[in-house]
Amino acid sequence: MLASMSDVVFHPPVEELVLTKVLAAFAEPARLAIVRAIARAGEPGVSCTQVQQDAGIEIGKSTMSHHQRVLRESGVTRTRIEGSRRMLTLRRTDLDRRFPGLLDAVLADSDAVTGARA
Amino acid sequence: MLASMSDVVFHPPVEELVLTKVLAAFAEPARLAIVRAIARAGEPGVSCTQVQQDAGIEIGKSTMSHHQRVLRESGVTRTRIEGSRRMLTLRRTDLDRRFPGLLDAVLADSDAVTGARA
DNA sequence: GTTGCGGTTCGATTGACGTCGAACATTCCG
DNA sequence: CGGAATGTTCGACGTCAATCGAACCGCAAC
Repeated sequence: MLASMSDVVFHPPVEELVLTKVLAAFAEPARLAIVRAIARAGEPGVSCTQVQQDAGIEIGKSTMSHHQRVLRESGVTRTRIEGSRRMLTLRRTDLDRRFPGLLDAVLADSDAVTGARA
Repeated sequence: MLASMSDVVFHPPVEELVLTKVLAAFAEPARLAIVRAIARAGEPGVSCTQVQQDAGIEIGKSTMSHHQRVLRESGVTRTRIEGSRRMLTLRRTDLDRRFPGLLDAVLADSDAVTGARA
């Protein structure tokens, strides 16, 4: 069964994305910063540690791993395993198909561009 | 000081709305149902008990009161006191000015139109 | 007034969530 | 091979949030 190597980790199908779950994933400040960092990185994707650098947050790696799982299981991010590291990308098209405009609205917040206030 | 009777209860000014707070307010299923009910009701506004009816949720009134406070303090709803009851409305223009497209994206979820799944 | 309706406040409980450190598994590299 | 790098898993801990019932307050209506 060629379960398409990328499904070594669980990704919920588009139809099963739940709005409240996605919103909850975005609602956590650390996670929102992570999402923005992944968004800035764009298409090839970024590794967890790289994201942590870019997001400018100081948390243990176990916490980081936890947030990644929440983001992935809520359908916000996709995790592609590449060697020893996980490449993270946003599920832009999926999110936009399921909840049109939501991701853009969240990413567009002007306060966060400079990494400003809480 | 004519503190404009409507400020007997606290409403955060537009500039102070925080994205994560608003998202957290939306992320709670019961609260999301409440928001939808208020949205459907439209402009004159609806009372708490009426909203509870429309939203089709079964919770104690203390819990309802709690949710209303979260929604109000996050800047999602406005509470106008009218006699013995609170008239609830969405702060549409404020939300749209601060987080363009967010409210629409949240309200547009097709799953909830019929009051469907969790 | 006194009764009833609409909501808030309080205190307590319960479960979920964010955080950490330590241990582990894989992969890369010298 | 052996060690460093990258993440995950596993408790454990503390905090926050949702929920409830009971008491309370204001207004309305009789």
